[in-house]
Amino acid sequence: MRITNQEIARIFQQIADLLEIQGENPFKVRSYRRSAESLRGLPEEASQLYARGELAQVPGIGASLAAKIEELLTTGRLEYYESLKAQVPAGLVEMLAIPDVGPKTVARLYAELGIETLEQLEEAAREHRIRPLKGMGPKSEENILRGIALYRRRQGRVPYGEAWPQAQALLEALQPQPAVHRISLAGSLRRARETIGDLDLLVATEAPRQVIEAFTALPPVREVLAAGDTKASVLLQSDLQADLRAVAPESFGAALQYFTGSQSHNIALRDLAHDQGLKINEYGVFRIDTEECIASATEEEVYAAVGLPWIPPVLREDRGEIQAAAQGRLPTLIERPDLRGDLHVHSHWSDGTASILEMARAAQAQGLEYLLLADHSRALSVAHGLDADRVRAQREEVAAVNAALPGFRVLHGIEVDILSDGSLDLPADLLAELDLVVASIHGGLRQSREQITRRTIAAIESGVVHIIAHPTGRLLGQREPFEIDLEAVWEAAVRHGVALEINAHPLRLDLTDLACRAAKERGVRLVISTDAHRPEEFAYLEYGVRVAQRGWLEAADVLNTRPADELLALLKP
DNA sequence: GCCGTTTTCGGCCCGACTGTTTTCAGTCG
Repeated sequence: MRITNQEIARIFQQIADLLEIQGENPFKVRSYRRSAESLRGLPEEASQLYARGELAQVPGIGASLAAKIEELLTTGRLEYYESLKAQVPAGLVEMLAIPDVGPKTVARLYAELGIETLEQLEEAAREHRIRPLKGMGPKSEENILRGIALYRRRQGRVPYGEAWPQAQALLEALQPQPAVHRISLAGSLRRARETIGDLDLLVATEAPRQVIEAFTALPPVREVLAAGDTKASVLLQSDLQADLRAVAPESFGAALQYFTGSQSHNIALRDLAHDQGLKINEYGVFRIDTEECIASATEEEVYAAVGLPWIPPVLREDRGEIQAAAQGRLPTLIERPDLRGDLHVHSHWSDGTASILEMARAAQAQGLEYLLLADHSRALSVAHGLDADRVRAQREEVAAVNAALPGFRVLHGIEVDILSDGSLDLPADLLAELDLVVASIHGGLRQSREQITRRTIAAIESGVVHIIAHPTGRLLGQREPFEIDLEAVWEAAVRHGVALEINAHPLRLDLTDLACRAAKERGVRLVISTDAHRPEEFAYLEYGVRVAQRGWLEAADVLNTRPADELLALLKP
């Protein structure tokens, strides 16, 4: 029996939805939401906290929720949850995902029209059976139908790497507008969450109407969902929603803080402000008694007004950053220029598109000093993986490239497959001849947690492997991570000095931000690599750095911030 | 349901937009 924090969080989230539909006390609902967030951000499994009797010390979890977690951990189910589910049809919860359809509406549709499913809701809207309800009208029916269509077209969120370029394009299109003083990303995009629900932009302007008109007329805009005096929402051709807020230049900092979130960070911050007799909204920080505004122009001022240093957006998840800021313990986050090399690069020797020289030149152009060539091994025949002979032949080309590219260094390595039985795809003596060896799992993904964990640890213990690549194998929106006991992997990695990769490919981002943070606390060595198959993909390093930052990593926590010789001495003593 | 050197009870972040109203409830972030 194993229940993860994510699963508990999901159940609490569901309970919150169910209670909300039932019209329960909103603060009780919020407690469940807050505890779910708290659980998602936990660097440790709840089962371990439970074993130490420390569950109720987690912020937002008191006696009642601790008891519910205990019930889940020990019995695998939660009676309270089961009984709620028995009272509320499952379809009602799904209906909450439709924009503009909230718990009150869902409850009334059920009580007054007997609507229990998305299909029934759609039918009722088509047949104009919703407009007779008080507070409803033709527009409501229209919105519901449009919302359902959108929900079906695009379920869920898109990867950061897909959203970011689109947001950047909007930003660049609006920047030259004369009415735009300043413009910035906000929301989860500015915090660099791994997936993004919609694009948030913030503009400082004295002519908001003008900016909003320009925004809603941009070419990528397919449909205008709402447009007022201070904000507009549009649907892009890509089906992503983009929201723009326009604020006066003097309150840009307060608005940027406000709209960057996260929601739970802001709630915690306002709580702190409240204790000091202050109130924070998107216009500034105000004294509650006199209404005097004491900060608004910059984010630094806003944080300073409540006695804190500026907190980087990537940390604003209410995962201890406010306490850390108050105690002067915020990390000095790693930045992209700190990286000196890329430790996972492919060439056309396997499934890359470019020559070793082309990849090396591209890496150098990105300001890197070295790369580790890590083409696939023979088991990955679809990728034209290398056998022993081709590895040796490749060595000569690596030497030639190094001779041709002064000031840059290509390290010769390989991405060797960890086979289903835990052995490596190439002989140990051959691997030992290489500069560094990256190992990873590409097959046998459906094996049990025990098997996959054992395979990974076998590679770590092999004595010839230096880096484990994409340790969980997940592909965002396409493939769940495979079952693996990361705690056990970290323990073995620390013992053998093997590094784990933060794979910067926008669909992988593997390890995750949370895993980075937990791994760091356990003393695990980490590297950031692109897994580049094409020269352009060195730009992915930026995404990897974002993950690392969200995991509270500093430059010293990441091995490839070091010069090549130092790195080699550490990994291959 | 959580939380507390002012509280174990009474608070709990805050405002904009929409669609429906004719002063507001619901939703959203």
